[in-house]
Amino acid sequence: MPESPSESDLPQDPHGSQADPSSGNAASGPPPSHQQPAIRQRALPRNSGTDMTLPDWEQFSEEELAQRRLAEREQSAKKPAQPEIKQGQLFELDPPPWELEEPQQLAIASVVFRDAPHGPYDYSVPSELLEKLRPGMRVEVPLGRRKKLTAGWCTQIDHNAASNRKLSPVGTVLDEQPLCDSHLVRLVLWMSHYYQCPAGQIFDALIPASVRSSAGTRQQTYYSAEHKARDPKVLEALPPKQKRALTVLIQSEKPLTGPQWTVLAECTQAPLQALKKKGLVTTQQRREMTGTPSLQTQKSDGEETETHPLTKDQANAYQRIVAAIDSGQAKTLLLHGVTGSGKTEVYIQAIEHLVKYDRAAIVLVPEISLTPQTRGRFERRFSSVAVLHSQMTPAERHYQWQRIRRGDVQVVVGPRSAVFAPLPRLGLIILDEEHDNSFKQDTQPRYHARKVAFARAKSLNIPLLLGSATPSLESWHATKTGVAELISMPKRVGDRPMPSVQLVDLRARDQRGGGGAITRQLTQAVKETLTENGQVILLLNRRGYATTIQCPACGHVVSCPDCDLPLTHHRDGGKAVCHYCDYTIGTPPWCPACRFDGIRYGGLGTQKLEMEVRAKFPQANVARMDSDTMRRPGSHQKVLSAFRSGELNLLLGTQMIAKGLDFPNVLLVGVINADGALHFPDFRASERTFQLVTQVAGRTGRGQRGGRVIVQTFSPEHEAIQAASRHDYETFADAELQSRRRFNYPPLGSIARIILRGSVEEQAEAAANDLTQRLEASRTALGYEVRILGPAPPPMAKLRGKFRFHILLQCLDPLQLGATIRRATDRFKIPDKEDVQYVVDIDPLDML
DNA sequence: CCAAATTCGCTG
DNA sequence: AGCGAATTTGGG
Repeated sequence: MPESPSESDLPQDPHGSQADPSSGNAASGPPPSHQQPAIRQRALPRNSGTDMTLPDWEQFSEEELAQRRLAEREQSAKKPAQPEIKQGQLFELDPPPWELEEPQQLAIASVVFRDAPHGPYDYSVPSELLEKLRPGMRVEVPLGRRKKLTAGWCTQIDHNAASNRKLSPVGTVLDEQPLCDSHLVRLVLWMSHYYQCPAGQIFDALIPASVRSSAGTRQQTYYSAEHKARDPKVLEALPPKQKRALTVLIQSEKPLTGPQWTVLAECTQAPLQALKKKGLVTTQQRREMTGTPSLQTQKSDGEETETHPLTKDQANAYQRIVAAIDSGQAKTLLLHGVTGSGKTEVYIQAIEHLVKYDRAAIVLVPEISLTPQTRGRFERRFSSVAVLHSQMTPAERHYQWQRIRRGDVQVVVGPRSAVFAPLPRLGLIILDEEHDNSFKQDTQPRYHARKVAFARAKSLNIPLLLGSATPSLESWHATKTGVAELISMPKRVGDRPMPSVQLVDLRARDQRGGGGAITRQLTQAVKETLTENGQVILLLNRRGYATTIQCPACGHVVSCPDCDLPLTHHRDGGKAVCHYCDYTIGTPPWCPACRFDGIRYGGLGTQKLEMEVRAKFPQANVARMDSDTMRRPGSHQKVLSAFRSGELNLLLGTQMIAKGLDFPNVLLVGVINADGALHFPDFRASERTFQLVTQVAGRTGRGQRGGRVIVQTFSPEHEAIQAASRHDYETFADAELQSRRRFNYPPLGSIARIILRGSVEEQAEAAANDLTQRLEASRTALGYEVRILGPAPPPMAKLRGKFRFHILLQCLDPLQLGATIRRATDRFKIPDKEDVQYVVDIDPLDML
C-alpha cells in the first residue's frame, strides 16, 4: 500500500527556517526571532452551524505549528546565553554542547504516546530503519531521564529536516506494515485536537487490540534446503536419518514447518537441528493465521436476493447519491425517508454502483440494530462483506481487519468503531439511523461517529450519506445552511399509508382499565389485533418491575448508597437494583428506616407490564425484550425469529424494540407512557421523545394489512407528541430549531462539558472551582464569548460512589470553545494524593 | 539555618 | 507516569 509521503500541511518542524548556527547568531542577544507565522484569523462565520462545521485542516495545522514554534522558542530561551565569541576564538573555547551537532540532513520521526507524557516528540531515524519506518507504525523509543524504551506511534517522518538539537534515535520498529494509512493518521491527529484527547489514546481506540497483538496468528518456523545440500556428495556423507530428512525436504516443493517435516521424514527433531547446524538447512520465520476463522456467510435465507425495483422516491434518491459519488467531492447527503420508505435498498444499490469502480463502502448502524436481518441483506447482495459486531472473538476481528486492509472487502457493516475500518479504496460512508445516540462513544475518546465520518469523508473527498426517518437536528440544520444536501423520501414503499396514531390522555382517570398501566382503548385494540391474528408491539422505556420502593408510613425511599438514586425492584429473585451501577440487594421486606411492614412498589417497569399483559391477554404468546432478558448472546435473535415466525404474537420491551425491526404482520404498536423522556432536565428531551414515538410507530403498517398506533401520554398537547402523531418531522424540527436558537443550544451553538469526579466531595468541588476559574481566565485572555455554567452537581450527583461536578460551556464557535478549554486545561493538574479525575466531553449528548 | 516536605517542570 | 530540581515549610 504505497503512501504518498507528502504531508505538507501537517505540523512541520520549524527548524528549517533557522539560520545556520555556526554563522554566529551567537552574540546577537535574544534567540533568533522566528518569523511570526501568519496565523490565519479565525474567520469562521459566527453562525456556521457547529456539528457540521468542516474540520478546518489548515487551521488545525497552523495552530499546531504555532504551538510548536512557541515551545521551541521557550526551549531556546532557557539555554544559557551564549558567550561572546569572535571569529577565531572558536578553537580555544570548549564548544558549547548545543553546537556540537552540525545541522545536517536527517530524518525526524514524530512520536506520540498513550500515557503521559503524550508527546509529540521528535526522534532521529537511524539510517538502518529508514527503509522500514513509516507513519502509522508503532515504535519503541527512549523516553525520560532514564531513556526507558517506551512504545509509541509514529505520526510523521520528516525526511530532510535540519536540526541542531540532539535527538534520541528511534529504538525499534514494532510493525512490519503501518497499522494506519496516512489518511487515518491525519484523522487521528484531527480527532486528538478536536476531542482534546492524546493522539496515542486515539490510535489505541482506532486499532483493535486484537490487531495490535496479532490475535489468532502464530510465529511459524519454516525449513528449506540450502543450495549446497543438493550436491549428492554432501548428501551421501550424512548419517542415515539426516540423509532421509534432507531428501524429504529437497523433494518437497515448499519450505516445511518443523512438525510437517518430522512427520514426512519419520524422525525426531534431532536430525533437523543437526542439519541446521551444518548449514545445510535454513530457517525462515513467518507469521500466519492459526486455524481459519469461520466465515459463515449465511446466504441460506433465500429471500430477496434479486434487485428490487425502486420506487420513484428511491430512484430519485439513488440518482442523487450516484451523482455525489461520481462528482468525486466530499458531499454530505441527508436521506430523510419515513419509516418503511426503503432506505436500505437505496444504500445497497448506491454501493453496487460504487463497487463498479472497484471502490468500497462503510455502513454504520446503531449497536442494537445489527440484527441478522440487516446483516443478511448485505451479505446476500455483495460478494465480500465484513460485518463487525461486538461478539466477535479477537482472532476473528483481527482476521476481518486484515481482509479489510488488504482491500478484499467491498462493504464493511458495523457499529460506530467501524468508521475507522482501514479500507484502502473507500468511496462512500453511510450512517444509517444517523440520529441514534449510540454513535457517540461515552468513554474516552468521546467521539461521535457522525462527526468522525464527516471528517474522514472530507479528507478523502468522498460523499457521506446520512439516513434517518427522524434526523438529528444537527443534520437537519446542516441542510439549512447548505453543509448537507437534503433528499426526501416522504412515502412508504408500495404507497402504504403511515399508520394512524391515536393519543390517549392518561390524565382522564376513566381511561384506565382496572388500575393497570394499559388503558381501556389499548386493551381493546390489543384484543382486536390478536383476534385478527395480527402481532402487537408494546413499548415501555423502563426495565425492572417497579421503579421505586417506598415506605407508605415514613416516606423513606430505598436508594443506592453509591448513586443516591432510587433502586428498581426486580421481581425475579426479589432484588432491588441500581440501574446505573448495578448495586443489588435483596428487596427489604419492611422499611429499613422505620421497620413498617408494608413497603410499597411504585412506578412501572417492563417486568410488571409483562405480568399485566399475561393476565389481561391469556391468549397471547408474550416475550419481553430488555437488557435483562437479552443478556446472553443470541437471545435477541432467538426472540426475533420466533416473533417473525408467528410463534410469538406480542412483544414488549424497552427502546431496543423501537428500532429497525421490520415485521409486516405487526398491526398494532402501543406506547405505554410517551412522557418518560420528556421531562428530563435536558434540552434534547423533546427531540428524544419525538424520535422514540416516531420510530416505534414505524414498526407497524409495513404489510398489506395496515397498522395503527396507540400512544398513552400525560401530555397529549406537547409539540413533540403531537408532531409524532401526525408523522410531521419537518414542523417539529423547524420549531425545535427555533427554540434552540433562543439559547444557542446545539446545533446553533457548540457545547462542551467537563465532568469532575472524586470520592471526597470537597476535593472534587475544589478542583471544579479551580478549573472554572482557569476557564474564565482563559476566556478573558482569548477574548471569546464563551458561556461558563457551573460548577454544579449534575442530575446524578453521585455515581458509583463518586461525587460529581459538571462545568458546562457554550459558545457559538466550536473552535473558540475548544481553544478556551485547551488553554485552561493546559497546565491544570489535580494533586496526586487527591482522588479526583476529570474528563472533557466535546459535544455531549446528555447531561447526566 | 538546614533538612524534610512539597510543588514544579520536563521528558525529544 | 516518573524523576530530579526548585521552593516552601518547619523545627531547633
